[in-house]
Amino acid sequence: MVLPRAARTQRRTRIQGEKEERILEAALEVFSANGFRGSTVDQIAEVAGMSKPNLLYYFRTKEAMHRALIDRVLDTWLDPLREFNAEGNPVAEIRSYIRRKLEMARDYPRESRLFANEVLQGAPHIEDELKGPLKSLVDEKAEVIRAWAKAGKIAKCDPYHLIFAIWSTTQHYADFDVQVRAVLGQGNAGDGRFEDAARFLERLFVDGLQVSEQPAA
Amino acid sequence: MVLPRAARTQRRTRIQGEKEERILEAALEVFSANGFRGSTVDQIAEVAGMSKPNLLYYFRTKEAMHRALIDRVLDTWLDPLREFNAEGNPVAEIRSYIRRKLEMARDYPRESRLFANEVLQGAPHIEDELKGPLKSLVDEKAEVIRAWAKAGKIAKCDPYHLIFAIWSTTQHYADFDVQVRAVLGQGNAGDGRFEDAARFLERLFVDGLQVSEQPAA
DNA sequence: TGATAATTTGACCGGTTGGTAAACATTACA
DNA sequence: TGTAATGTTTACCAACCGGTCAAATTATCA
Repeated sequence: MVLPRAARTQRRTRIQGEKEERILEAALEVFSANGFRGSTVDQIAEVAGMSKPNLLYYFRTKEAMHRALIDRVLDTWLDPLREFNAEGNPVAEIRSYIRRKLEMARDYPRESRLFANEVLQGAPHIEDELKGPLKSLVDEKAEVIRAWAKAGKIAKCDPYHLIFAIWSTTQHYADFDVQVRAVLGQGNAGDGRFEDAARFLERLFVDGLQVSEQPAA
Repeated sequence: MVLPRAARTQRRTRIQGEKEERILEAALEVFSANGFRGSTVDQIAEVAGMSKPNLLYYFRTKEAMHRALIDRVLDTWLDPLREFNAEGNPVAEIRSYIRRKLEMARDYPRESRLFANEVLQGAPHIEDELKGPLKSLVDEKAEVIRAWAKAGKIAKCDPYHLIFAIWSTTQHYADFDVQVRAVLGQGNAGDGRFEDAARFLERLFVDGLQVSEQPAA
């Protein structure tokens, strides 16, 4: 009998695991490049190297694929923020958070674009995730930053806007990659660009632009 | 005889001006919310309050509408950067550039999202604009910033990454509005949020986060 | 091995999409 | 006012879309 995936209670087959993996990988490729409405099931099937009905045997709808993809990716996407450590040295923590986020933008640009596409179009599929787990985590870390500021360890500032600023500056390199490349010219390959950006952002967030008496250590 | 818009050589009718205006306004509404592929001509026609064939009488294809919209909007979008003045006080210039960009994000979020959608999906329709007028303008202003840094008026930094940082932090409030609202909670209305963001960003770009001996003036 | 369950496929369906054809209505202007 | 150009609408089409179905194929394991 044909039992679609969602209704199965038995333990999962070897083939199931492999195919679902391939499908989600293909879905990430396609969704991140075209957004949800701009992607077609046929495209995903082609990238996954299987027929459309076969794909729909594992995920009954396009939405189900998208949902599964979001669920799987959101956790890892928030990892850098989770590592944010209240006990550490504040400036060093912020610096390494920036670097981790920048590494994610470099190593997982598709994941970044997947979320960017979704949020940009009003987050119709992930509203709950934004208001739930995301907000909770940000609230928690914002409290840490607020405490640092209160203790005079960093400048007084709105912690939420600080987090937004780190998100936007780092993810910019993944989400707006085409624009960055167009402006910088083709010459700048990946790794030099990455180091330039990292150096600039760490400096910006720590010292700002004003000329300071104490030059960078 | 029916002469489609592109082939017309006569001067434009009163009706032409009015209708094309309404269409581009509607197209901005729809394209900015759904992206190019996610938008339908019927949607745009409905928002514009006219029938689809009537709309297609003024713009023969969906692409033509999109192209016309981009052309019209790009210029105004780059205005804040054009105002960037080499003669002014560097820190004050950067500060007011940030504020102007933030005002644009507040007052013209649809324009911001239109570009964000386009760039995010690889800028298939505006590659030339990015590599041409956009790059030229950025190159010019980057040179100004570089001169400021060389003269010791601001900290030494990569001017391109500085511009990217200003773009990303400010446009974030338009492009990722849903996320910002989800994280900050519904309470924060538009104007308070705007002032908070402006205050934070001006402070960040000027002084950074490190505690400084001289508190903000 | 054989039978049962899991997987894969080609053909297909109804709805939507961008766009067209041609008849009809309105405007501009001599 | 007449008429030619401009503007608008109804009906329509072919391509594409997400998804179904039943038949065919393959894997599993008693």
